[in-house]
Amino acid sequence: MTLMTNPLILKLERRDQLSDDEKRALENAIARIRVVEADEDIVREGDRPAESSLLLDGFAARYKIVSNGRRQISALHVPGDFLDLHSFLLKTMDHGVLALTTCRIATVPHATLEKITDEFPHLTRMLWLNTLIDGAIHREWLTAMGRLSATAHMAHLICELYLRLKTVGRAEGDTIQLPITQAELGDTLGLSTVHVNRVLQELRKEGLIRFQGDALTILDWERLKKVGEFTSTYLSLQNEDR
Amino acid sequence: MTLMTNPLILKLERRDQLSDDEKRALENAIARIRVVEADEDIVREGDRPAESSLLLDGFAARYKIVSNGRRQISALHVPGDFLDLHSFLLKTMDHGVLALTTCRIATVPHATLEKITDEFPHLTRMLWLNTLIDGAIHREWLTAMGRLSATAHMAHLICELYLRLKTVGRAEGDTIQLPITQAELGDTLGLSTVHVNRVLQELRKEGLIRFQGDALTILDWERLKKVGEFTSTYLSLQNEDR
DNA sequence: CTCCGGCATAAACATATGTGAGTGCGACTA
DNA sequence: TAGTCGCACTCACATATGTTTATGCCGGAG
Repeated sequence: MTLMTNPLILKLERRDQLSDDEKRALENAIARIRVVEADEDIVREGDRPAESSLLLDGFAARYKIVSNGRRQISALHVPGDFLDLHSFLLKTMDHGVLALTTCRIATVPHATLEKITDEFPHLTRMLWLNTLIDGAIHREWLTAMGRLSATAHMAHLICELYLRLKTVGRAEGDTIQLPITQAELGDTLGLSTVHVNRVLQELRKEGLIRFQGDALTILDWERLKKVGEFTSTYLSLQNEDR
Repeated sequence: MTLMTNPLILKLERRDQLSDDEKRALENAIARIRVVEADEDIVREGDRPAESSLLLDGFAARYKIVSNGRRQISALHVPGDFLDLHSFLLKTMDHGVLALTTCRIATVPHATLEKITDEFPHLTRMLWLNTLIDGAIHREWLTAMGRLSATAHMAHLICELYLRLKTVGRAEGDTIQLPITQAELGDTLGLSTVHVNRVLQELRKEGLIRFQGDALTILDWERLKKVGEFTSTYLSLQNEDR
């Protein structure tokens, strides 16, 4: 992988400038690359990983199972996302991470991360920033879950995923590939599969999206944003000194 | 304020050891202390603060208003919590922070935080950890909100608040002071005020809690944990090298 | 003291979303 | 080519939670 194709670097450079040294340090932090098949766990709840996983390709989800077997997905991840950077300091995984599709994953040892925090203060802040964006997304999801209708919540999620994918060069025009089942969407939004279906029908009927197979096309961005009460501030897409 | 009474230091030392230098650096980071009255904003959505606020005394909430005027609280804060440490790197506040009671607040300039990241790698990691715990709490709330019943969700929240307050020495036996209205609880859990009342009645009837005035007493911790499907892993209460 | 306002509580009713069961289609497999 | 499996989709029905409105209590303000 070259500097230009590392989606994490793309993601970070969208938020602030990185020096060549910093980019090299990031590249060199990758110990190995592995592939995880769809529906397999990448990290399990209770694990104490000695390394963090950076998603290079594919879709992944953080999830938690509750007593009656129901599942909640607390994060969806796209290329360029760290799946468990927090395990560097949190130590014990309080949730699992699952591959939604075949995933290509770069492995960064915690020892290397520690060295980065000793030697590269600005790069450290950028990694910290990365986890802060995760947190901002969590807050946004909480708001959407608690106070928006199911339809608005779905619209919101679609807006977010579109922008996040676009940021790492994975959107083609108004279309993104979204290889995720309606059951998985339900676990993400806290809805039943049946209701996810109803809500998608509605967004289609309203002429807001097309969603066939894995291809999701946004037909009316402005109206979709309005329905989902979406504003992108929380994604920190601004490039500035950090 | 002496080293011993700073609740942030209490909170961090619960998770890892701090050197005297680090504690001094934290103490010296406080530029001034201010008081915010109940129901006033501490930080507003859209602000670009040049400093972060550390809560020394009182209760505060992060919140967001959605279009129909409904409000979602995405975090509740107790003494020792940073209210907007993330604004150090996120720059623009994507939500507001509100004083639920009179709050005593220490102010830490971002310039000082930057100096800490340059000079104190381990302390930087501890501050990072602090924001990671916030994130872990957000994920837990997402799970509770999406997949637990209203009653279980409430029980979960009570368990969490009890432990967090206990960690900073603000529990007396099985009792905590919880000066928060049922409407505010509703905004936290994504419920209506009426339903919050129903759910509290139920927890009382079951003999799990007593809640009169601001005093909340846990009558049956084990059963409350079970009802709320609560496990404390996500709070990272373990003391270890980070 | 008395008035007022915020808050907890309650009951009747409304509805968004969940549940359970089933159909049909397309992709893989034997 | 038939069988199977996962998934999108539907319908009828169930229910958790929301909405509206009202009551009573307590504590602060005058």
